[in-house]
Amino acid sequence: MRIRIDPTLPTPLFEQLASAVRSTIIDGRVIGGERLPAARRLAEGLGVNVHTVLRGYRLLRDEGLIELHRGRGAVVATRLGGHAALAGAIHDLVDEAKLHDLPESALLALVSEAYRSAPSAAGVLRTGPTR
Amino acid sequence: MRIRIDPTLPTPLFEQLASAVRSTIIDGRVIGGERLPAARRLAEGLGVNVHTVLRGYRLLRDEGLIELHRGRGAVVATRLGGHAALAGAIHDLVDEAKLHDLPESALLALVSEAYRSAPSAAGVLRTGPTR
DNA sequence: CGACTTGTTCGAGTAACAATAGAACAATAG
DNA sequence: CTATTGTTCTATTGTTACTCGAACAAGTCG
Repeated sequence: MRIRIDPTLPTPLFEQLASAVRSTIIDGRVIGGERLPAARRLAEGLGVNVHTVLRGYRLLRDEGLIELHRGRGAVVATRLGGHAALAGAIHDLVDEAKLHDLPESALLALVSEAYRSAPSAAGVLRTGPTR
Repeated sequence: MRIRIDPTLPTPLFEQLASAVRSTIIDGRVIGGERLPAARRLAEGLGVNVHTVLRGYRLLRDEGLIELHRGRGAVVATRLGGHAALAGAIHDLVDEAKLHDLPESALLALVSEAYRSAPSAAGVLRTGPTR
C-alpha cells in the first residue's frame, strides 16, 4: 500500500491519510485482518505527528473499516466483502455527474442530502408486517 | 419556495441556504428562468447578513445552477433538464452505502476521491507485518 | 436622465480547527 | 517482566472559515 500525503493541499493531513487507507480497503487491495503500520512508525515515515496519524486511524475506526487495539495496532476489519457493488455505484455516479458538468462540491451536497433523507438500511431490511 | 436555516447547526449558513435552493432546482420545483428573491430581502427574512445569502447564491452560480445579474437579481438557469439519471444514480449509491452500514462521512470521502481520480504525492505506507 | 435596486468588492474581527508537542497511562504481545 | 501500541490529557501555535459593515459598480425602470 502506498500512501501519498501533501501538506500544501487544503485537505487536512489526517483526512488525506484516512482517504488513502479507506480506498485501499474498499477496493479490496488489503484483506480483512491485515495489520496496518503502527501509528508512531507511520508518523515518522510520513514526517507528521503521531496524533495526526492516530486521528486518521480513529476516523476509519468510527466508520467501521478498521479496529484499534493497544499493543496490537490497527487491523483491517474482517467481514468487509461485497464492496464491489459500492465501488461500481460510485463510479457510475461520478460519470453521470461529470456528464452534467456538475462540480464536486455540488455532487457531494446532493449525496449528503440524499443520505439524510433516505430510509436507514435497518428499516429497509424488514421489521415485520407493514400493516 | 420555503427555506429554513438553523444557526445552531455546525453547517455554515450559506451552505444550508445553497443546499435548500439546490434541491428545489434539481427536483424541478422551480422552473428555469424563474427569479429568486433578492439577497437583501431574503437576508432580512431569514435574519442573516446579506453576504451570507449572496455567498450561497454565488456558490450556486459557480455550480451553474443559477445566474446573477446586478439590478436583475438571481435567476434559475435554463437548460437544466436531464438530471433524472443523476438523481437515480445518487439514490442507488445511497442505498448501497446504507446496505453496508457505511457512514455518510465515509461515503462522501469515497465519492470525493473518485471524482478527482488524480491524487498528488509525498509519503509512503507499507502494509503487512510490522517488523 | 435620474432614482432605485441589486450584486460586487474591500477590509476586518471572531471563532473554530488543524497540527504539533510532551507526558503519563492501560492493554496487549513476546 | 519488558517492549510495544493505542488512549487520554493539557497546551500552544498558526491558519482558515464564517460572518459582518461599508462603500462601490452595474443594471433596471419610470
